[in-house]
Order: sequence, then structure tokens, then C-alpha cells
Amino acid sequence: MILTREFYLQKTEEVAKKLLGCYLMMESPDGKKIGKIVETEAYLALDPASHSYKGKNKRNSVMYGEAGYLYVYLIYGVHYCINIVTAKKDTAEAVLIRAVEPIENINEPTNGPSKLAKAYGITLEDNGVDITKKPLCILSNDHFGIQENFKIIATPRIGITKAANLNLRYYIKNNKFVSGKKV
DNA sequence: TGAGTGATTGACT
DNA sequence: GTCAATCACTCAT
Repeated sequence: MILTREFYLQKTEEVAKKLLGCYLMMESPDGKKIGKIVETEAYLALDPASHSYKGKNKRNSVMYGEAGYLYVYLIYGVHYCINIVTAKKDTAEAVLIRAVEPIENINEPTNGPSKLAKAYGITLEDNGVDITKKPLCILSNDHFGIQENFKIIATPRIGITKAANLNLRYYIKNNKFVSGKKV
């Protein structure tokens, strides 16, 4: 079952946690790609680490829109990062998808924000896409009839230079597809 | 119009 | 452990 827009209207931290174990699905010409989300980060309004901190601009405008849309941006001129917009209109919050576990039709590593985007073939072209409907959407964690038990770990976020002390990164304990050099 | 910045990764010392 | 690569965008001339 595809997660609805109501899901993304929950508190951003809650969305980030609940997305763990859900499935990111993309229907592409190559076939249906599915990966289980194992690592996320929350970015809040007025968060110095968030792109929305300095106010609305062209790059982050998607974050100011409605929940349930994809926010893609290019970092360091080389890497794409994928976010899911949360909260209501004009509230710029989002959840960064950092890593997924390959389930179907994914034959590249996905243990990092950029690798994940590459594996799905996501680029700036997909910025602003509605993820409550196909071809790109997120399936609830009981989609395959398996309700897994896993422990969620909260740690400081990775790779940012501001507000790096907040525990807004969440990942599934003991999952080997989680990114990061150090455990 | 030009310099500076960045939510990363992989190659190299 | 350190560092370069290289694009979109902002901010400062």
C-alpha cells in the first residue's frame, strides 16, 4: 500500500522514524526498483543545517510546498541527495533518505545518499515529483506481509557543518546497508 | 559578472 | 587521514 499525504503531515521526526523499514519504489523503463529504507535524517524549519534556514529560494522551494513531494538537489557538483518533503505548506521541513537496502532490481550499492540516488536513476529532473503516486512512491512496511521488528537508533547527523549535535539521524540497528564509515 | 559554499564520495599520501 | 572534483545557487562587487 502506498503511503498517503497524511503520513507525511506528521511531525518530521516521526516521519523520519516511521519511514525506516518502508519501501521506496520506482517504476522505470528498466523495471520496478524497490529498496527498503534503512537510514534517514530529519531537517526542520529554522534548522541551521537545513537549506531552508536562509529563507525560501529557488533551490529549496519544493520544501516550502506541500508534504509528500520529492526534493532533489546537487551537492558538491557531483552528488544528488534525495529528500521527502514533510509538514504543511510554507513549513520547510523534510526527511533526507540516506540509505536503502536493495530488494528488487537494484544492483548497485545504496549505502549513501548519492549512491542511492544513482541506483534509482534520480536526478534534478525528479525534483518536485509527487511521491504519493506512481511511478515514484513509498510503500508501507507491511507491504510484503512481513512486519519486521527492528530497533531504531538516533545519532547526530552526518556530513553537515551546522547544528551537527542534534540527534536527528535515524537508522535501523544492525543493518549493514546503513551508510557512514564509523559504526 | 565573479567568488564562495555545500546534507558526499573515492582516490591518494 | 587528507583532499580534490565540479554544479546550482547565493551573495558581494
